[in-house]
Amino acid sequence: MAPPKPTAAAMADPSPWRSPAQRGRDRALKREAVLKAAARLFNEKGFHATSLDDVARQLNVTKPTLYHYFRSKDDVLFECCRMGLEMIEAAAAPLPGSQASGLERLRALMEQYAEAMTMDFGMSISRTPDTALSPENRAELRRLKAQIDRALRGVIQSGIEDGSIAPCDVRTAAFAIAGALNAIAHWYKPDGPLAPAEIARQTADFLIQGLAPRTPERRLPKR
Amino acid sequence: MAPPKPTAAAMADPSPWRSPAQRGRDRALKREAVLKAAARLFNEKGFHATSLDDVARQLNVTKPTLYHYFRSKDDVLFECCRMGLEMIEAAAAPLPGSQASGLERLRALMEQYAEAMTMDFGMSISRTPDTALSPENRAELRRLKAQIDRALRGVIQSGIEDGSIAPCDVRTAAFAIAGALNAIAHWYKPDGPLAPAEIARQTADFLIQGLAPRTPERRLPKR
DNA sequence: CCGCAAAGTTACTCATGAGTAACTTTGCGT
DNA sequence: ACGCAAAGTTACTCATGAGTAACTTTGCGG
Repeated sequence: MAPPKPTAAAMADPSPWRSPAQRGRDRALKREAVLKAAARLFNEKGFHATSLDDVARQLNVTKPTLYHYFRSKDDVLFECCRMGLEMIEAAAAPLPGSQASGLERLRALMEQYAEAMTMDFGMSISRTPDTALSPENRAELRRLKAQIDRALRGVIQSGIEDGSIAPCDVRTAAFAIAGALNAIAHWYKPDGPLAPAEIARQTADFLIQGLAPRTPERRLPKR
Repeated sequence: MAPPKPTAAAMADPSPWRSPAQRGRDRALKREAVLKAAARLFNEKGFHATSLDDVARQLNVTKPTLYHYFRSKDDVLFECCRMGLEMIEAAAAPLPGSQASGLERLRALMEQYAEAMTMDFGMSISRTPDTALSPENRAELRRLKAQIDRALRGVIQSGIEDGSIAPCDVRTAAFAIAGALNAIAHWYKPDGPLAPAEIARQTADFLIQGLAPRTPERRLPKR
């Protein structure tokens, strides 16, 4: 530990010169900062009510600067949504070596999905009408959403097959679940009473449990 | 039947002169035609991507004509949403003399809500971002939505009290239900395989039944 | 018949905001 | 030192579409 020999360019003093690698990283960081600021504003005021001047002002730069990082306003929104969808996509990926039941996997998926909807990029998925995007970007986003839908249906299906989920119309179930989860983006407030994790758990509970009471004794499987 | 005496102004021949009453009715009809055309276009292409010229063209008139019926584009959207919300509001009103259980009332409410979401005005509620509206209209719409939310929670609560609904977090349940139902407006296609009534039934079924299997025997209460 | 009021038209104004042109600054590689 | 390329700036263009002004048409009421 604490080697007197500063190995290569690894140790970052407050050195005023950035390495080429760091330089590229700076750019990526700025790009992401733009996305984050944009997502926040889009979610708060709506995509159409937010100008790129607004976004730029937030970052203490001017509008044309943003065009160093993105081709169009459209693209900015698209990337925001893509980030959000990738989070969910990741949650939907079946972790390989697990022997969890379909229901257990679905619960995990739903909770991660729900938490994503409380974050800037996740929100932008459900709060911005896809009609705001160019046809190409819209199509690409559709593809990503369809992929998530397929994964969701797959998990439900496997749960039905292993008996951990009650037989039901998979298509309808997937739509209802996604709808309930997407809605979180519309009512969640960071300063509300419930933390994201709690919202996620409660919503997943509700979707699993349903409205109808269980048979008189044993209503909530307490374990 | 077929009285030789044409009682008062009741019998409408193809008379070329409209009564003052009919005249007013014409106006109301035209107003509604505007709303309907607008809602359809807003839902299809999005509010911001639809100009009032588009709406006018659809009706074989010119844009300024629309201003005989509405104060602003904003107002048109607002009225569309209000119509939709009123349909749901009506579904949420507790019909007086019924002794239905909370769950039964909730099922009826959900099914009517769901069907509303397959219609033009209903769709516009969930497909147009409220950020498109003026602050006043936005506030008014919020009020109406809050009213529906209260009614929904009330029905859930009473179901819990009469034992027809499993105890659960009412707030979360209401959000999840509304979310699942609102989502219908995003995926329903009139030429799809499922009729609105079927969608409504299946979605309500799912929300009532939940994902978890019932106790081994008796999973679907077959009656 | 006259005239008014409602319903429509054509032909604009006018604000907004996305996107661009052209210039400046900064920092690094040679 | 030189120069280039990336990052930013100021100062525009330019399309779009909401809303309006001012005129025409139509149909009914006195």
